[in-house]
Amino acid sequence: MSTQPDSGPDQDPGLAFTNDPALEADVFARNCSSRPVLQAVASRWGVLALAALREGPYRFSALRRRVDGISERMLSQTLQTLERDGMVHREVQQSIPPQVEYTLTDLGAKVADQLMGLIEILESNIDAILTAQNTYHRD
Amino acid sequence: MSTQPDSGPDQDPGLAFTNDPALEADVFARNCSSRPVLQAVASRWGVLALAALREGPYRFSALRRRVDGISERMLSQTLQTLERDGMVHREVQQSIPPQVEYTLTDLGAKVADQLMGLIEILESNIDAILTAQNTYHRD
DNA sequence: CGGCATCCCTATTGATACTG
DNA sequence: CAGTATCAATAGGGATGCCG
Repeated sequence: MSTQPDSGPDQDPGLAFTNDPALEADVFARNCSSRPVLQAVASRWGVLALAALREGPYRFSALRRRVDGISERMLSQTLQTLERDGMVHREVQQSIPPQVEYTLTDLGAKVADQLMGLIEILESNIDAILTAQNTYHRD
Repeated sequence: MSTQPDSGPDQDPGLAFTNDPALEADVFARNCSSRPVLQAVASRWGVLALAALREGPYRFSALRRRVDGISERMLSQTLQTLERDGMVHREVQQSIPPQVEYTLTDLGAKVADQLMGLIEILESNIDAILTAQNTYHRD
């Protein structure tokens, strides 16, 4: 922690075009700009938050209740990221008590639709999946 | 709002809340069986591995080259999970040198299609997303 | 070639407490 | 209500070395 014998935390080994806007739009390339977004959107809580918001606008606490198991911190953090990436719109109503409403943007809605499709596939095949899990052993 | 664990079209009374044979297929419930699967499939490397395998069978090293930036360890681990969950089929050919080929199962193909749809949405909107990111500041 | 085992570091996450 | 701050636990992930 206190000593750094090496050359320091290089995020830039060799050469990298980290500052370029939308280099190639290929997720398979390690520094494609869409990778971080993909991760945010497909993250543990990102998926669920987007899927939930597909049902309509939600306020913070209600969303937290809907996405069972998420902590305040994670919901807050997830929503910030999704807002930053243009998936979610955040609307504050100056009232007492304060209200904040979250809605999907157009882009967010498209993404959420895909994610919902994914979820539905998994849910409707959950039996097969569980069977596969139990059957799994390396021969 | 009702979080109703009961009522509704019944399926199998008696096999209710045991340790987790596909209880309710609702991802929003914190211990739904599909959540871990969703996470595996939507994980950082899971998405990319599945998307890559959509292009056809891959051998370990080739897949590693395709999914740029993944380490041996992570690829190995990811593939094991995907195989366990019935998304990927692993075929060993006893030869010298040994060859192992990975292919998508039917289920894996469906999942991969959804993920590919997601990726395409993100890639084609990457400019808007990057703009959103730069425009983002807290007021 | 296609892995698994080990070490070790860092990012993510979850409780808890506190604020506007 | 809608968060933020802080801290501790854990999971993710890279580097290396070894084996069938």
